[in-house]
Amino acid sequence: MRADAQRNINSLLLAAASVFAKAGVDAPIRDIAQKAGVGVGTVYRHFPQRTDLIVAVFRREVDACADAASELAATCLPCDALSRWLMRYVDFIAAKRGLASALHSGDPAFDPLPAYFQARLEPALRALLATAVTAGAVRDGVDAFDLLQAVASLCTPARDGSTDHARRMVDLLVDGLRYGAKPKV
Amino acid sequence: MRADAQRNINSLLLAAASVFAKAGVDAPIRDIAQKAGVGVGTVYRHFPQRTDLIVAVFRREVDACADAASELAATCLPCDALSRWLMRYVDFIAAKRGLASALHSGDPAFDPLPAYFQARLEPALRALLATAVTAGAVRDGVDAFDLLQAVASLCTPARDGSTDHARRMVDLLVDGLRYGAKPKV
DNA sequence: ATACATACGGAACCTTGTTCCGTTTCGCAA
DNA sequence: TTGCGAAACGGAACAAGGTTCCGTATGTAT
Repeated sequence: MRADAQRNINSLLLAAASVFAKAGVDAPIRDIAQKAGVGVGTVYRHFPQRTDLIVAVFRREVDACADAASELAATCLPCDALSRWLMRYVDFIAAKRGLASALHSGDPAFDPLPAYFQARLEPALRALLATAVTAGAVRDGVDAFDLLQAVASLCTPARDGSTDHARRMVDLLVDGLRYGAKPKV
Repeated sequence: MRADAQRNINSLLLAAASVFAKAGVDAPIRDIAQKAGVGVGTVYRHFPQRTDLIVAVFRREVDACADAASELAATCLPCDALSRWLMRYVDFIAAKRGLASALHSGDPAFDPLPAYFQARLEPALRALLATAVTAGAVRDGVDAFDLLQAVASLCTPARDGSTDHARRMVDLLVDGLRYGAKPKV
């Protein structure tokens, strides 16, 4: 692949993420192309359909969120890493409200996304949980996927952009995890 | 209101219902106008926004479903009326799958619909239930709204148009209602 | 240095919602 | 019955956004 193509794909994903965040996933392609400093033809060369671009942005952000897990695991105490990552996940969910409605729009282009979502995020969280459990910081027996669903549910009440409520609830959840922990002797 | 206007509104609602059923609620206005034998200008005279037409169609169909309750009550035995109406309701829900996604599209034009839905259908079902209860055909203590929700949930698995599964489940539900009945002595 | 495949840009096209306005029709009153 | 004004009609024209096309520019391999 030519270097300029690679560069443009990257600019497009960056620009699209920013425009989607500001104007929702219904934002005009032309706006995104302009923000990326690129012609619409280039957009369609790399993303034949509008939905392809949306899906690509989504996947990239899921990746970023999943990757944050290993970074946090490498730099924080187990329980800190877990709680920080969940906050990161809260931000991710909150930012993707517009995308959630796209998911339920019935367009089959979005069908594979939930599976990708789970495939990337569940192992990430599972690893954080496992580390925290072996460190004796949180209890055992909590399913990673359940936790992801629960946090996502906690985020839904916040119609506006505020994640304060969700963050408080997630804090509570993490305290709950700590509750039954078996501290290392 | 002029007679021709009344006629056209009616044709439009009929045409829209038919087109929506065949092509979904995203069908072009022009198609509907043509099917109604009317110009687009006329559509916009009566329904200033596309969503207004969708909402009107929806309300009319909710009305039809609700009205069916009193008709059935007048012509059937209490328990028959109840079970037939629930089947009618299954058909209604199944036909409105496209509309369901419109409801969750975030467009505020659809916000008042769920309330209308409940306002028309819950009393209708409540009356059927009450009659069946006093006739000793079904048990007491079942909430009409709960039942509406339950039946709607039972319809969701059927992605395709088939309502067979939902109908079987609703039959089961009605049998459940009969189970604890106190037959008149 | 050259050639050519690849990628780029953006004008043009198509579809679809919406507006506008000249024309037609209805319903009432003389 | 006829005439008139308001109401309604039809559809061309506009706006906006997705998608296509193709002449031009650019990277890369020889």
